[in-house]
Amino acid sequence: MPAAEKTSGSRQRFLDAAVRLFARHSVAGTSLQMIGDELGVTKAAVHHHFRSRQELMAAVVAPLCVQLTATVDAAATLRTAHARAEHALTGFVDTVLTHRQLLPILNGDPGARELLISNPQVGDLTARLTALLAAVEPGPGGRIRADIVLSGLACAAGQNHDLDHTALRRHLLDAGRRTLGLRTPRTSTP
Amino acid sequence: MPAAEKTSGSRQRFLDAAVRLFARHSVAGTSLQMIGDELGVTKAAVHHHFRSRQELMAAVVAPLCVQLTATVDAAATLRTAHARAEHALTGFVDTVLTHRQLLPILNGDPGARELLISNPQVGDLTARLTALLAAVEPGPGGRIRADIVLSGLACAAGQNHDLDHTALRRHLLDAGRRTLGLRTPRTSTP
Amino acid sequence: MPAAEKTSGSRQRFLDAAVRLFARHSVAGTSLQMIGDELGVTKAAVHHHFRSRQELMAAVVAPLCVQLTATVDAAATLRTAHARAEHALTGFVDTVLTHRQLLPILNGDPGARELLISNPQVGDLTARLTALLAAVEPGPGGRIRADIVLSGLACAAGQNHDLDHTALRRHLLDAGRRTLGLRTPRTSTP
Amino acid sequence: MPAAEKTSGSRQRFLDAAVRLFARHSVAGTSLQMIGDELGVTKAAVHHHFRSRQELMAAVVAPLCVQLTATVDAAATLRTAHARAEHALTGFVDTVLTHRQLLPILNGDPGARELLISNPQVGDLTARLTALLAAVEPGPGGRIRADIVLSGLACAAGQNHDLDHTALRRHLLDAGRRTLGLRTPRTSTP
DNA sequence: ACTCACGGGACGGCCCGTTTTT
DNA sequence: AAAAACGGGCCGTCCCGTGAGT
Repeated sequence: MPAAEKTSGSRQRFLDAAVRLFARHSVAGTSLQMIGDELGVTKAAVHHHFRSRQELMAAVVAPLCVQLTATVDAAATLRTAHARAEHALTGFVDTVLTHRQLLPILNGDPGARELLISNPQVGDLTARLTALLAAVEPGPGGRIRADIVLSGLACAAGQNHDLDHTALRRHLLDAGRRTLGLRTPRTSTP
Repeated sequence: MPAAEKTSGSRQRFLDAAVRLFARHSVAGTSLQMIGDELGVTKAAVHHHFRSRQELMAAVVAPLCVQLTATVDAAATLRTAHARAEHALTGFVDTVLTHRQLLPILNGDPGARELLISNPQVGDLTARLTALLAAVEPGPGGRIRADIVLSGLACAAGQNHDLDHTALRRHLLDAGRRTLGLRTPRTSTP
Repeated sequence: MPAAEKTSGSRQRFLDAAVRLFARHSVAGTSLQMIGDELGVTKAAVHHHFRSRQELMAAVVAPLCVQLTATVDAAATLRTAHARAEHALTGFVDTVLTHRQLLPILNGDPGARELLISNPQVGDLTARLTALLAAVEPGPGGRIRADIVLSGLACAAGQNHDLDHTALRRHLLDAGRRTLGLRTPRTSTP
Repeated sequence: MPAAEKTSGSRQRFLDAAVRLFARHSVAGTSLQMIGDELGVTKAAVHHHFRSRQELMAAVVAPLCVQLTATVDAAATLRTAHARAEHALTGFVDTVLTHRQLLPILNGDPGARELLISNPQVGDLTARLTALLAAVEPGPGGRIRADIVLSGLACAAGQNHDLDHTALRRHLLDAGRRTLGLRTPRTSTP
């Protein structure tokens, strides 16, 4: 109800609409006009909130970057390679689930990468994440498995909208651990 | 071979250039002009070989569809679910390696899907392929693992250009089998 | 002086910023947004002071027109053509120096003329001024010299920002008189 | 009648139309749409001949630059400052007359300068030209007279469309020499 | 087999002006 | 006095496709 919420809420409506349309038509296939139409305003209104397409893209991926950076940073502090990979995998799965529609799009879209060149964090982030997962098994095999897990989990989460959150989370974690060769950690109850 | 090959060779140069540019700028981000520039001709020359953008897209994905359809059809004739999945996985990996740059693009690009609606085979094909792999383990878990394997292998192949063919093939097959829970098949000679 | 001056002072800041930007980007190349940015306010603030672009333009040129009209009117009352030209030249040089940045812009900018069609004085004013100077020598030669002097003095004043006021004034008057063929008038004291 | 003439003629039609409209509405006030309308084609046709606005501007000023550069280079080889200024003045007047509509526009339009930043020749050229004329009389006075002559002649030529070429040329040269303090050179016949 | 010239249309960016709110 | 949000519209750029020409 304070002023900040209304302003911020307005911005957020544009971002949500953008993500919805990115998922349907890809990044390069979504125009500012379409985003405006989705909300019943003109593209001039979009331009008022985000002065350029790049600025909008940056705002779209910002929360995702924050969450993923936190995960990678936290994982990097752990002691064993196994623990680091386990933490990175769990954090990545949670990030994927939080931004279920966004990540599969950004994953394989070179057009999106071009719009994010001003944000070098992004490329760096995936590199660090891949390195954490690849360290489970040295050599090219580990690297390939890490690539498979990251891309595969992101895409699979985007394609299975029908499953509920907790089940999907368990299946993704399970598959990720198995592909990487991580032992399932013991739960509290034997 | 005399006249037909020359014509076909010219066509193929356009198709190769298109795939290269798709990998760099995504499908929606690649214009016919760019394809012409890549080959040092005008975009009118592109139109001379492919009457429309859709026709070019269809020509680009045609060989991939042929190979994949053959694989799925052959797999469907086998008797056990395990054998069908094994054959489908092997065939898919070989297809991925043959079209190393193309598949990761088509995999996650909704814009590309829109251009291929005239080819309903494509959507059908992935559905059949997914079903074959998912049958290894009934339930949502199997389905998710199949999605992960298909998307993950396609993307991982596109990102690892440095490895040689045979090593990459072995790693991809290995990871795919492990994720799906397929035992490594024995080679013919003990 | 109390309320009126404060309002007028605010208005003047906008007018000064406008002139600065006109000199840098021409009239047609200056937007209200740019004027707002120059002062650290939004373009809505500009609209608050000037209801439309034309109104701003009119306010910009108003003092210049007043000064120039007074000069031409005063010159027209003198008896000899020589005295009329001398007075007009002196007055023009002083006007140019007072609005050193503005006049070179308005001089050669057809886009500015379009925005001032609502002020028919302007076109009339230059015509009367030209006629006064051209009368020094009848025929097309006098007319051409008058054109050269008016345009040349305005532009030269805009390009020589480094010279101090009095020196610049003397040089401009000197060159103007020489071009027109006016003898240097005697100062009041022999 | 050869192929080159038709192609070149087409380009030239666009350039001529551009100059006409620049003279009427200034550079910044002329859109590619207006140029297209002037010739009965769409702005896409303009874009076909000049891929960007800058490219069009460069093509517009190219012949003017060539002629003026030749003049300045030739003048720089002469021995006395007086001869250099005389040659530069004559060459400038001829250039002005050849491009009677274009020069007054470029002279005072900062918007045009912005579009020509890729062509650093232009700024350099005017500097060299001014220096040649200013050398007639050392000190700030000579510099100011040079500025007046260059700007004044350019603008005056643009405003006197009714006079015939030879008469206008004589008047401009006469006024230029008088302003600069150059003696009229003797003609061949006493 | 390919080029040239062009139409129709879309998109990103921006501008001018209005309304509403503070 | 100024900001916020927005509509309507133009501009430069680009794209797809056509048709005449060579």
